[in-house]
Amino acid sequence: MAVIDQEGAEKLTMRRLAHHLDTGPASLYVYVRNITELNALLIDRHLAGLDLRWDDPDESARQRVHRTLEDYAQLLASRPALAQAALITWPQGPHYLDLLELLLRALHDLGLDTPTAGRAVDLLLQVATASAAEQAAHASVNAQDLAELEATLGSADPERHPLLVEAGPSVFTGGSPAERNAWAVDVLINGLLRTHVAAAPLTDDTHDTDGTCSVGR
Amino acid sequence: MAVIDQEGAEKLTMRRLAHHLDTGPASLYVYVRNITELNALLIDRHLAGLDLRWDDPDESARQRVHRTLEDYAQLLASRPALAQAALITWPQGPHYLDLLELLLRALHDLGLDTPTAGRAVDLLLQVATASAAEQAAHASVNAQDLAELEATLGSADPERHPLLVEAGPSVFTGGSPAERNAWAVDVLINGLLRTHVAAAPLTDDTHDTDGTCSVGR
DNA sequence: ACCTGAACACCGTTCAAGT
DNA sequence: ACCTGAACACCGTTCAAGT
Repeated sequence: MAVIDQEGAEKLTMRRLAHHLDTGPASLYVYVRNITELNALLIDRHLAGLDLRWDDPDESARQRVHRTLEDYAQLLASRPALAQAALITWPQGPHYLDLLELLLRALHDLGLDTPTAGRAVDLLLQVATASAAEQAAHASVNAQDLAELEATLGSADPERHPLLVEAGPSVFTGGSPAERNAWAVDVLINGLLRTHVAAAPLTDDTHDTDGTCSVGR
Repeated sequence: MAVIDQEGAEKLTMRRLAHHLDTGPASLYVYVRNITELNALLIDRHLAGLDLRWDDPDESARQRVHRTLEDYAQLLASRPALAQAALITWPQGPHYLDLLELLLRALHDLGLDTPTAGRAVDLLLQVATASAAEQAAHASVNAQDLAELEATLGSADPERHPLLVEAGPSVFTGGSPAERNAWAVDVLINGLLRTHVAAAPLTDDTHDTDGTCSVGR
């Protein structure tokens, strides 16, 4: 398999890679079926740089999930094209399997049954990927459209959107991406501990299953 | 503002729209700054078709959140380009504000404070958007890469990835998108009810704040 | 002043023709 | 048999020239 530019924070295209390899773009299709597959392979390659072991007995399962997702999100956030690609395709390769296995183990340790843990891994990775994609996109546009968002929110009519006006734009924009991410992971874990996948998958009453513990409201 | 093809499930490009309007692509830049802005406006236009009121006293706040996000996800899932765009840009326009207001109100009713509700709206919409984007992408590729995912998972080494092998590929692929979505929303709501945004935003102990109620484990 | 044809600098993918 | 130059069918954006 060809050498791939590790550094380029720039978007990796078929043509750019081909140029880098001193050939025409057609040659790449010998190794790869389409650009999606190229990206999937590339993600796995970057994943190789992550620490996906879990030896430290002082680190709780919850902390391990946090650290893993933070690393993963950060990896994707610095490479806009990759984040974009990871949302659409399942990455493939050995390191991605390591990532899945690690998360599965941590969630198991937290007490989740296998079906719940499987879906949970999917959901956790989806959230991490989505926020990385958003972050990467905004970084490249120089955060100029953040002002635009605030303008839109500012145009809210107090009659029609009272809560929106009361809350103010900072509710949506406040906090660093990392902080927001960590909070989201906490929300997810706390929710997962109380929302199992229905045993009988065909009954459609999952909607109102409230979990085992009902406090607030 | 120009008339926009409502129907086209096809990707809306500057050039296609211009052709539809019998002009060159350059003309569009009088009304719109770039393609991102075009998509943001388009999303709002589609949002107009959604029911964003909340009159029915028989419908609980939880149910209303479910219905809203299901509608929103379905709207985006049928238009791949829109789902993709919604991940990267904040949509803009009056109907999007209606959507935010509705969710904010429902979450308030569920007992969330304003800062938590704000972040929660962001998170809920992100999850709905991300799964719609994934769904839309897979639908257009004819689900042929799902077989690829199962092949990757099948190649897992029982020594290195015991839990992955034990769980089997169905853990990640099982269930309809709608069902998976509904489950995700339940997880989020259950988690949100127990994970408030830290009052002092600078302390970094959000990680281990376990919520108010600890059952399981 | 307002609009836009044509050009610029790119894409991913295919396929016939070369070695 | 294997590889690839060149072509195909597109993109978003800009800008000089026309009305």
